[in-house]
Amino acid sequence: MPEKPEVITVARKLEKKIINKKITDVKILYPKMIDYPDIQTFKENIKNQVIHSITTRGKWIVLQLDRDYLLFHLRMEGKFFFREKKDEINKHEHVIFELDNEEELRFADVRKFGRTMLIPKDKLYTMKPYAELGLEPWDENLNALYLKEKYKNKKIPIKTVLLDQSIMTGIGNIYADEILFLSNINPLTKPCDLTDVDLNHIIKNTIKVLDKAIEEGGTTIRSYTSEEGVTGLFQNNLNVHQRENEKCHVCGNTIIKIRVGGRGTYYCPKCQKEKKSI
DNA sequence: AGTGCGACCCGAACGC
DNA sequence: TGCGTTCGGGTCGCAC
Repeated sequence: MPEKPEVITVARKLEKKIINKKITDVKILYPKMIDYPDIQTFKENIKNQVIHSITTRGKWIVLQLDRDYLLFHLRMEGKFFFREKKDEINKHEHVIFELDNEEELRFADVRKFGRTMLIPKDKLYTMKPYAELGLEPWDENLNALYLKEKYKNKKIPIKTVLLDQSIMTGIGNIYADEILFLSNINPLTKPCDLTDVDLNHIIKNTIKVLDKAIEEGGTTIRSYTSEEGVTGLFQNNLNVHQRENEKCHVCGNTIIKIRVGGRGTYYCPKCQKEKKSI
């Protein structure tokens, strides 16, 4: 499930193959994957632009082209494949970028949830998604004061708020559970009830979990181990996620699973006690 | 504005 | 074995 570590891992892999390549044409087999602009404009504008750099912002992969930025969101199962132009197109390959060599970059997604957009450079920061993204976890402006301000009126569970990309970007369902475990915070805690110590723990552990996951090349759960799909190793470091009824690595208690904001949520009821209401 | 939830997808896992 | 049902994942849009 691509969260920030998986997105970074994919971007690093792509970088080696696409820098300075020209996109000569694009085939769009599933038009809904194009979020912006309309299909025709997307096709016309992308033609003959060279890829200069690749980076990430939140869970987005951002390619800098001559005139535009090309953005990709992998959602749950978006993947990239490099194929020879003559190779048969797989049924899950939905947007195909022809390059100025024998290869094509194919954007594939079994679930068809992945998205791509082509945004003029001068519009990047004023339109979605950039305009609404919160701070990267490593941003020096991300501190307890920032979170305190964002959380002060929040009464929904902290687990849900960690997934809110407009506050802090890059965290998904897996790492949210892990961050809360390391911080000894119950996933149902109201953000407005968190202490400064809690907030600092959240920041510290977010960086800790994401850095470790990046180092491990992401997490592979429910993997469809397609050859170029990212198969990371962080699953071996998971403390709570997907460990229902297993023993807590710290206290030996049984990990339980509940639903929070419609999401499967795993935690240790002993290590992550609910705050007593005052 | 904040919140809650269905919709978008479809393969895998589950239940019978 | 085969079939039908449920689940999950990130984000958006709509209703309250």
